Amino acid sequence: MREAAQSCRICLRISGEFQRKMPELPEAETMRRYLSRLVVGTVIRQVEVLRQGSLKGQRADEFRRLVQGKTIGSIGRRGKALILELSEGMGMIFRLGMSGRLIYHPHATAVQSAECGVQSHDRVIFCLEDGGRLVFQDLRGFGKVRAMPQQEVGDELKGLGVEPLGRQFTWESLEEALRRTKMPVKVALLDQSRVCGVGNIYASEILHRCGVHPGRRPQDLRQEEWRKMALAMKQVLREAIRAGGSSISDYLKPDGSPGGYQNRLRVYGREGKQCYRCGSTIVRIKQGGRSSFYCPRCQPVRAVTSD
DNA sequence: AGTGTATCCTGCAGGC
DNA sequence: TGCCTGCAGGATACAC
Repeated sequence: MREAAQSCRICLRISGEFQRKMPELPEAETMRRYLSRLVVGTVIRQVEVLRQGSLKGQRADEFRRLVQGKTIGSIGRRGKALILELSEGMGMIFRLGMSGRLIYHPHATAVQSAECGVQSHDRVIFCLEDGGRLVFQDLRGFGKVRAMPQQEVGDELKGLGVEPLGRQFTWESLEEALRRTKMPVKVALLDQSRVCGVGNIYASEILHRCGVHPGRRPQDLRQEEWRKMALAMKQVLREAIRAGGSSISDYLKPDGSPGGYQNRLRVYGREGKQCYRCGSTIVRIKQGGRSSFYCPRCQPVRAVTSD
């Protein structure tokens, strides 16, 4: 199996580099841009559901009936969710979970991947009119897809909070979304009904960039800190999109150098290592069952007062 | 209502 | 070498 996988560079790259990337907003946005160039305007000829559990509250035959024969229109994103607009007023929402992703195999590589056996995590396969395949892969099986009329898409996503890269996003909207809760700010950032798209990795990165300790209570944050946090959020997510984009184009052109934001993380996964900014040792704590990483000097427990 | 916790799943790392 | 255990995480169901 392993030898066979090595015979296919593209598949190896998929199974290695991308497998471990948690899909948060930047990864979903990268997939959106990548797929928009490849599958928009193509008809879904056939749908193969390989894992019933990857459909959200829908039987395979119903899902197929709603999707087959439809043309893929625009591809949108809300938080970490990808939204495929289909013809005849239909739509599909992909929730990527921890390991979900959408891969497009043009005709030639579809044959290659069948040979080298990386299909074990394929959950739903969309066979397209152009001979290619759009594959919903999901190693851990937490991802879900659901098909529905477009007018129901809004309802399905209405629980999501403010979009960090949206036009309405300001430091005031961030404060408004978070300030009422008594949860630590890091835990609140993961709550998709307050701010959507930020996951465990970028939450730590954002807080490090703005110098806010993950255990701080939102109600104690000062205006200056909300401003910095909103700015940090936009910067970190945009930089990650740029990095993710480079690694996707790398995937399309296997000769290119590897990219990806995982190489630029400043605190996440760096417990015991030195902070790049001040040299202090990065600390890991548990919050709400999740790991949080921070620098005790750059992110003090109390705000540094300037009065 | 708001908050905290267990659960799903799979691959991998570490211990023995 | 190989087995076992614990861990990682997003969303959700459920308990308090």
